Amino acid sequence: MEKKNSGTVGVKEIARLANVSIGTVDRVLNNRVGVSEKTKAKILKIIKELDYQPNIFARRLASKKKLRFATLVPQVSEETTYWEAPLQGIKQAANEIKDFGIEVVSYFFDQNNKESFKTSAAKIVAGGFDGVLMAPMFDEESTVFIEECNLQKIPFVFINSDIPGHNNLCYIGPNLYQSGYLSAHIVNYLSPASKKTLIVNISKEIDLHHHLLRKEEGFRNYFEENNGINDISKIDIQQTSYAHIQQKLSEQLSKSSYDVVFVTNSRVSTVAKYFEEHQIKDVKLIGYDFLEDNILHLKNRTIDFLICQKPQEQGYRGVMSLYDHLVLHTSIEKEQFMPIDIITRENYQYYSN
Amino acid sequence: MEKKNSGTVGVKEIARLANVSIGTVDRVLNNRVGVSEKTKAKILKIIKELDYQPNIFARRLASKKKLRFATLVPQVSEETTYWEAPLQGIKQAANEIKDFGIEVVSYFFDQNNKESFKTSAAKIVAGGFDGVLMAPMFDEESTVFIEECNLQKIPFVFINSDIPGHNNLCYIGPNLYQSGYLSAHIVNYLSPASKKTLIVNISKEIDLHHHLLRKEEGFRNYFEENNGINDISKIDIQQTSYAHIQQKLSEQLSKSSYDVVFVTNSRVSTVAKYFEEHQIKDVKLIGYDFLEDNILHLKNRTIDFLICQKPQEQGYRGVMSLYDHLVLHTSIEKEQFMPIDIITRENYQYYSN
DNA sequence: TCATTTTTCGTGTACGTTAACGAATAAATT
DNA sequence: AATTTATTCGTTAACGTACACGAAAAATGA
Repeated sequence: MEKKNSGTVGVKEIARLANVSIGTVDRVLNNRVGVSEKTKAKILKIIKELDYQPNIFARRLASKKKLRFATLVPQVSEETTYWEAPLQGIKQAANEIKDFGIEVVSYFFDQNNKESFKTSAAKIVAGGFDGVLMAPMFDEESTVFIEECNLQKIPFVFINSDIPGHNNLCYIGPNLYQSGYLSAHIVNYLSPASKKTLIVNISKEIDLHHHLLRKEEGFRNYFEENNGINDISKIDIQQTSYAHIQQKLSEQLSKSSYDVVFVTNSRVSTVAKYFEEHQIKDVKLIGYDFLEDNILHLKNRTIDFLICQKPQEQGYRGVMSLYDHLVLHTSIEKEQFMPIDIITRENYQYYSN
Repeated sequence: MEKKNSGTVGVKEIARLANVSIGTVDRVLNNRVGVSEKTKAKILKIIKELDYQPNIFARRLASKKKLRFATLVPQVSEETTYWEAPLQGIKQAANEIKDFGIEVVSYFFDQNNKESFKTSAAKIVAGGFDGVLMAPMFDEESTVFIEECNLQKIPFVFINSDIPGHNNLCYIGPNLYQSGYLSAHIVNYLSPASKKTLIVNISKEIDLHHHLLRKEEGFRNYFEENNGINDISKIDIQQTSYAHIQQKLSEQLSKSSYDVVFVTNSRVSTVAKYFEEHQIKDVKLIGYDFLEDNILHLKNRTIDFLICQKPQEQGYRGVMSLYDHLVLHTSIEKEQFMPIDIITRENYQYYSN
């Protein structure tokens, strides 16, 4: 009843009701200086009563304000193509909001090189950006970067992995613990009778281990909570070359044999390759991410399950969160956990990242 | 190099280059009448050369044009809550585009009552809408409705099920054939040795059978193409009451026993209920859709697999397609097949519709 | 009290597009 | 040729907000 002219309330109407000019109304709307407390209160009251919603189109048209976002994620390497997907999500979001005067420029770093992270971070700091999206893979370097952002009052979001205890706008990515927990669940499903399981961590930089360790924790806790009688071993491989992985695996597998192998990241295809070359067929293999190499081994039946957590959407929602915060001023969910998708040879054809 | 003032090309610039006024440019942009072929060609050429992109904000601000979309989908009933999800997608989309001057109003019909479809369709026809989204469940009634839309030149999209051979803007939903094919694949996975399989169609209205039949076709073809030696039976149940379903199932199961039962729609929970009440435990059960009842039986281990095809996204993308077509004038993919998600007791907790 | 500074506010133009109105020109009719 | 009718085009005022500029009012200083 009361909203018959809904959407048509503008600064003009507010100004009329408050006996001031639209200029004054504009000042309190954008809380600029130069208006007395009394009239400011009066205008705010009217704005609230009318439930005034500014016309985003007129606003955008009249404003020549431009925002710039920076993104900092690992570059795609021949080691893993995982980061293609988040980058694509970033680009998609960038395309959707470019009409709104937002430019997003992408920076990269080498996962095996902390210096490259620092270099790119420095460029961003110097670039005068209004928002930052980052994959905070290196604890120390990320913290330094974050502090600089805080100093400059630049909001930043984390994707893919989290560093708790910082005032990031939000975290978008997997719930690592849950992810490991689910993996254990699947392992249990694959071989209900408690069998021998091997956890394989493959990563060069020790920092990334926080990431993997959290998964491992979830994995172990599942068995503790359910049937505590599973026999779990673990191996850390800190060189990503095939030769080295091969050697480490051979070493481990000569000591004992396993029913299930759980690789805590996307490097599972390397293990699959090893299995194939060594004619290992009766071991169930679980790993991470919808990558071409992994899918190949899924088809081969060498890999049994892949877990995937919408990497593209992580990138997309990451920059969108910055946009929502900076432009729309909407409140942002602090922790946005991705769904945990299970990919098998039954459904991989229909999966979309 | 050449695009240094990118984004700043407007009608004004075009008009200047063409030695005409902005009014004339506007006329060819909105292809209105009243401009000679010669100047029209000249202006179009310049527009193309400059790769002119109209400023959507200025456009929206200046235009008082409002569009109205109508949606026609089944109402949620106590029989099935499936259609809650598409409706939610519709509402989400409606909310996102309401600022762009688009109102979407929802109409409903009873899946067991063709008259209700006709009634709602008539209201839409009389409503003077600019676009229609519909779930064309009843062939004949839908065709009549469609013809009226064609007459009024109202674009319409199909979701959830298709009626081929009409000039619908697009179809958004499952690839039914593929969906059945995948189900067979899973069945094969559940019991690799060829075993006895029962297909169960449960639906009151015979029209809906086109929908189910296509799934069945995919299902059967899988076995023909792979190992043709599967023993497949089928039962059609045309009353949706539990009593009736119970009777039919008892009848069928007394004649023979089965290893796998494949229910071609979301009514699988009814079969699960029957299984539980009759202590049938060694039969694998596959069905459709992420509904509360179904999930319950998934947890119980009565249902083994559920197939789900993003019902919410169907609704969302359906109205978005109308928007893209009518407002943005982008070209629309004619057939938009949803991914085929497989839900098990391992991953249902993490599924998002 | 008068001059000066500061605070508070109104006016006007711009953003790029739409669309109504009417002017100019061309074509058709008498 | 004069008049009417169509066709083609230019001008202009919106749309609602941002922001620069300057005027008026108030506060401060002498």
